Amino acid sequence: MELRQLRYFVGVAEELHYGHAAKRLFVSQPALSQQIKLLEGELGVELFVASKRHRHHKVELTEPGQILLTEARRILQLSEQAIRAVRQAGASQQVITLGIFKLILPQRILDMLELFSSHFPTIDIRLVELPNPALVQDYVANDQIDLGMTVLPLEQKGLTATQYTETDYTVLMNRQHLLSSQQVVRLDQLHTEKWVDHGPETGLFFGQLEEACQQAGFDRKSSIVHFVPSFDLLKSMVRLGKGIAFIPASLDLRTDPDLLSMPIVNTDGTPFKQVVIRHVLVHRSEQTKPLVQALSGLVKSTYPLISGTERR
Amino acid sequence: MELRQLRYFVGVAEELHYGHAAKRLFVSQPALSQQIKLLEGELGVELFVASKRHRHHKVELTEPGQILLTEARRILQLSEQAIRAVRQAGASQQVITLGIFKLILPQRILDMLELFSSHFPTIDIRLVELPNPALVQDYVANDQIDLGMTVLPLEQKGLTATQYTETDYTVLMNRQHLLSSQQVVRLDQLHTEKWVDHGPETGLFFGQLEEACQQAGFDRKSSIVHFVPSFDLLKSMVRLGKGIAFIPASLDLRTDPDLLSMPIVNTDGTPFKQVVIRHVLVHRSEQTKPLVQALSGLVKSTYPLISGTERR
DNA sequence: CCTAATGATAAGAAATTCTTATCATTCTCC
DNA sequence: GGAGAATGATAAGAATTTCTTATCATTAGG
Repeated sequence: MELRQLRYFVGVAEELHYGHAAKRLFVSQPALSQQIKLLEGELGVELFVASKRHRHHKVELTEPGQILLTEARRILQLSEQAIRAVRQAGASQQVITLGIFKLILPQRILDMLELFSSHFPTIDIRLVELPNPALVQDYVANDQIDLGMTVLPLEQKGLTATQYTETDYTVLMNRQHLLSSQQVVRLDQLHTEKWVDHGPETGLFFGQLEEACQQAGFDRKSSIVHFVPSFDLLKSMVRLGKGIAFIPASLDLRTDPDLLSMPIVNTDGTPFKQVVIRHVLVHRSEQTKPLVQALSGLVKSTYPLISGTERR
Repeated sequence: MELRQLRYFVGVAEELHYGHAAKRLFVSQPALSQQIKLLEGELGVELFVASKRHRHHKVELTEPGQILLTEARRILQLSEQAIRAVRQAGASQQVITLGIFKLILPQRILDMLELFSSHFPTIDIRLVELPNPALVQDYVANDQIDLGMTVLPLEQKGLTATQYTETDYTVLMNRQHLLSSQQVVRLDQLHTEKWVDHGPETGLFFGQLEEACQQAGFDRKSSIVHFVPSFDLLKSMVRLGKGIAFIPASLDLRTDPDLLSMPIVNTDGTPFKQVVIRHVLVHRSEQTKPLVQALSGLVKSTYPLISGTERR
């Protein structure tokens, strides 16, 4: 018997429906059927029976199944408590230094800190802001910081990155802009625009982005009228009509009546997906502090749908 | 976190020695190192540190480790209780029919029943004695009995056998016998003997056994003076000096002052291992009763060193 | 009856866990 | 001190387990 089997069992027992439980547990339906069968085999007992009472033949708990449900909940709850107790005992007074690429949106940073401290309540996290992704990786590789919040690609060896989200690029423009009435903008419609962007020193001056513009028939680099050091300044420049800008779709503009973030499509009408920002948490592959492993694993299991691990 | 990791952790924490714990848990030492490292990673905590105090650098529990030890014991104990409770709820009034090849030693049967009822206290086992291994398999295959206690090889399709022990053959002789002063007997020393054996109808008239005697230079079959229906009668015949017999080494002769069980060696002095009795529990491969699966799994996990599963 | 919904099954892929072999470190004993 | 034994860590490959996709059988409901 393993905790995984109990987690699956409780999932199915609460939904009384394999398909729904599978969705909730982020696994496929056969995985549940199999593990529950294994558990039934080990216990020598039927846990579920096809229900007669409901329509769309749901399943019902047998009597031993009901007993197991009570017990399994106790066990799982106890193991959660144990994890919390052990972490609390070990993580207190431990200091983790987290380096953050300065263009990461504050909301993302807050979410991450929230996640960390919800599982390790007594951990002490020291934040360092760094001007570009490469420097974050340098610092991590040289063990000057334990963890880095930055974006791919990895430029250093010996690093492990866990992706927790990715965002498309959109075009930021003034609501007065000629194109502002459109729902989406074709990349080639932007060939006469003036641009505002972060400086090349941020490392976000992606060759890929330039390449896409070249393919759409124009040279964006020569049309950049201002380099700015922050998103706030970027927004101000656009608001003043100095130009338009590429920004990640996740930048929150809800409170801004003057600005508009517009999805991009390619010349053939397909969504613009060539350049995607991959947000990762990086640490040295040979990191020995268990706490760092735990935080990285936490990120991985919290974002099971997009997350993945990459090494270099 | 999985129960396996907790079991391993408790094992190491109790031994404070990876090697000893590995032996106790029937796994290799690196398996423990790895799983404990994983657990430390997930919890973000060191569980063991190299001890300064003891000699031969044992390991010591850290403070979070001590907390986990308490919690892990609780969790494991609770899960054992849960298993027992569920089995009790499900197995009561369930009837399992167990067919037994009649030459299986009573002690083995008792051990098996003991094992079953220690894990499934309320199970109702009905015993059937059958005259030869083939019939046991027939009955199992035709679903006339749920489980069979018999010996390999499998002669029927659709059966699953779980081996729980194996025994060598020895030679049973009277203490007055000329060879009785020897520690072991070479097979070819027996070429002039008279033999007693079970009848061919038991299916134990192994071709292999005859073949081995042929290779040692004599034809045993023609020297058999009596066929008997039981081990008791076999012993009596030997006691009366009617001949000698092949018997499994596990036959208990401690209370018998007249008889002697002597290990066999080949002509070249190596132990006689060509013919081995493989004791198995068989059930239909498509058996749907979870209880049968559970009993079979129980046997497999109780005898982890020799047991294996074979299908046909 | 026919269709949609649902859990079971099969087969192959992916991930994990375990094993063997080897290493680095520490302690003991001389 | 230095040789050797003891011990846990590491690496690499094998074995096992678990998961996924595709498909099937069964049942309820129109």
